[in-house]
Formats: sequence, structure tokens, C-alpha cells
Amino acid sequence: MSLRYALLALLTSRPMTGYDVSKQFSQSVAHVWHAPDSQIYPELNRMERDGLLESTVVPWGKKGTKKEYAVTEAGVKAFREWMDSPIEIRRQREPAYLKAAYLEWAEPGAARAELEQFRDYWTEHLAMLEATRATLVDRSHPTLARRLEHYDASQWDRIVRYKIFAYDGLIDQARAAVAWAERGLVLVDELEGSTVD
Amino acid sequence: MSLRYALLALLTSRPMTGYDVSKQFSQSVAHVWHAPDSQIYPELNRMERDGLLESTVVPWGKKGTKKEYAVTEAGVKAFREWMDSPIEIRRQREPAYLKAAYLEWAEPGAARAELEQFRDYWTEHLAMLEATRATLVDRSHPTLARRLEHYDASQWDRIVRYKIFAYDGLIDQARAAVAWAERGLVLVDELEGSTVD
DNA sequence: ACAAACTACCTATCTCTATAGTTAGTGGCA
DNA sequence: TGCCACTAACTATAGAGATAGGTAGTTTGT
Repeated sequence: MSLRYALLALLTSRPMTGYDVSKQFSQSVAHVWHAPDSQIYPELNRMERDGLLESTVVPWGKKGTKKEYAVTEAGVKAFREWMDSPIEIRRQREPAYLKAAYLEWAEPGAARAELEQFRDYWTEHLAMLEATRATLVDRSHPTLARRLEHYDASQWDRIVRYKIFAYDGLIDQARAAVAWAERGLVLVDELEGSTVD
Repeated sequence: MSLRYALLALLTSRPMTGYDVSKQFSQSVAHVWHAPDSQIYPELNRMERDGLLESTVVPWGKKGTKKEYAVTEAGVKAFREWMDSPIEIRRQREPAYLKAAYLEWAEPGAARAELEQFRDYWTEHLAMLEATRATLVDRSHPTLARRLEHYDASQWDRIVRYKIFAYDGLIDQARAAVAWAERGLVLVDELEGSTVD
């Protein structure tokens, strides 16, 4: 059910078409809650059916049309209620740690490749998170800029600092993952010998 | 598909009944890959159907029977192949960070409650991970002890250190989560004032 | 003799998620 | 005029996972 609230969160910054949602999503909310197109479109429809969004058909070119979704009052209320309700606890489900616990079964080369891949993924992800964080700090993040327009300037600092706080948490997790993978590579070298196959 | 390999990992320590699997699971493999009963039993059946496990019916009491599952050679091969194959990347999906990014929408009291709940969950989880890590270090962990019996003593250190390595990664994540939640509580106090409602 | 707790093994249902498509219009360039 | 990248909006399907049950036998204590 978090997808619904992730979409509401995005749409509170401004009304958007489904296509805009699916594009903007990947550059902001997806950092905390990933979802593909094929989940976004049907969910937008369900949200409209449930009265959380309302859509207006906007002409596009000569024959084309597009649907612009705006959050309704009921949508804002639902979002607020979700924000005030206790969080669901996510259970650990990370294949990398599962594999790590049984690394004695892997070929030394495969173990190394695994950890390198994990480290590289998180290094890249970390760079993206840090870049995004920087656009929050200088307020150049496009969705954030649109969002702040609805608020009095006295509120800006508060809004921005919560978003930075969220990214700081993600950055901590990413850094911990990279450091762990690096310790893993040292461990594999120590336990399996340093010959590379 | 990781559940299948999580179950294989557990069953390589010794043959077990479905019930044993579902009990032991929660005390070891579930720390890296959680799954409920209702997933475990059907998956064991499918694994037997696919030839990764074989079962023998064992009498239990006067009329009762139970089914003991053992990993087949094909099962060991499948597990090794999975261990040597690249890991799947899990996408970020953590409701706590999603909420954190939009904390300006929450009531101050709810924001605090949220972060406290998150901190408490991870504090408890961290204690459990540290306790389990200690049973790996002193080799008193029951599943580990059974596992080591199949190996030459010269291999023991290697096997144990990979498991400790996996727990170290989980412990790092848990510590980062607790520290983040604590910083969040300080932030909420600063931004919302320190009156508790 | 009976209850309670535990062992054993599921089933049913619904939702969530991933993967891989499809259909159709737009705008610009060669 | 044809082609291509892009915008727009899905659909279809299968598999994973969560939640909430059910049924039957066993062991232990009173």
C-alpha cells in the first residue's frame, strides 16, 4: 500500500499526467520507494476510483489527449492519516547477506565478483544519493522547488530539512553497504588466497 | 526465488521435517531472509517435485507421521550454481524513509512516535543480531554446530567467519538505522518545538 | 479423564511486484 | 515522405508474499 502514498507524496507538489508521474517518480520518490510504470498507471486509476485523485483530460497536439491528475481533499486527508499512522515494519530480505552467510559454498572467483558487484552498485547508488542531496541543500531540485511554492518562506527550512534527513539515512545505509563489501573482499582474499581465477 | 535457496542453505546443515524447517528458519536464515510458514511448506513441496529435496516419511507417535526432507545431489548443485551466479539487486522499498521525507505533513507527536517505534524495533533487532553473532563466535549456535560436523576442522574457521561477516553487515545496517532515528528525534524537537502532545 | 500446549502440515485468498509486452499520437529531421 | 525518438497510457501474466485461517495428532500436567 505504500505505493499509493508515494504517489500522493509526489502529486502534492503539483498536478501531473500519468506520464509525468512515471518520469518524475524515478528521480525522486523512487529513491525511497521504487515502482515501475506498470504499477503506476493502474494505481493512479484505482486512486481516482477511490476519490483520492481527480483527473482532467488535457488536449495534446491535434488528436492526442492526456490525463492530468490532481490530489483531492480526500487524497490530502488520506495522506495525512497515513503520515500519522504507525509504519509497517519491513522484514529483512536481502539476497546479498543471505549469500554472504554461505560464502564457503562459492568459488573464490564468484565470491569476489559478487562482492565487487554489490560494492559497485552501492557506490553508484551512493553517488546518486549524494548528488540528489546536494540539489535539496541548494534547493535546485525541481520537484522540491515546485513544492515550496505552496508554502510560506518561513516553512521552507523545515520542509527541506526533513527531506535532507531522509537522504542522510539512505546515504548512511549506502556507505555501510560499501564498507561492508570492501571488508568482505579483504576477507575472501585472506581465506581463499589472493590468486585470482 | 531466494526463498528456495534460503531453504537449501538451512537444509545443508542436516535433514529436517517441514516443521523443523519452519522453526529453525526463524532463528537463523530468517535474519537474512524472512518467510512465514505458509510460504515454507508449499515451497518445500515444489522443491521436492523439482528434485532438489527428497523426503522420507517418519512415524511420529502411534498414528502420526512426519516428512523429513534431505537435500539431493541436484539440490546441492542448484545451491552451488546460485552461489556462483550474480546476485539480484533489491530496489529500495522502505516505508520509514518514505515517510521521513514528508515529515512536514505529520503531527509532531506522530512524527516522534514514528521515529521512536523505528528506533525501538531496530534496537531490539540489533540486540538479537549481536546475541546471534556471539553464538557464532563461540560456536554454540545449534545449526552451525550441526553444519560443522560435516567438515574437517581445518575448514571450521572459514565457514564461521563468513557467517560472522554476514551478521556484521546486518549489525552495521541496524546500528545506522538506530543512529538515524535518534538524529531524527533531535531534528523533530528542533523543528516542532519540544512540547509533547 | 480431560484440558492445554505443542507438533505437524497445510489451504485459501488477496495483494504486491516483476517482466515484458502493446497501441497510438507527436515533432523533427533528411 | 519516411523514419525515428519520444510522449502517452496501458495490458497481460506469472510469481512472490502477507494474512488469516484450518485440521489432526501428541505430550504433559492435573
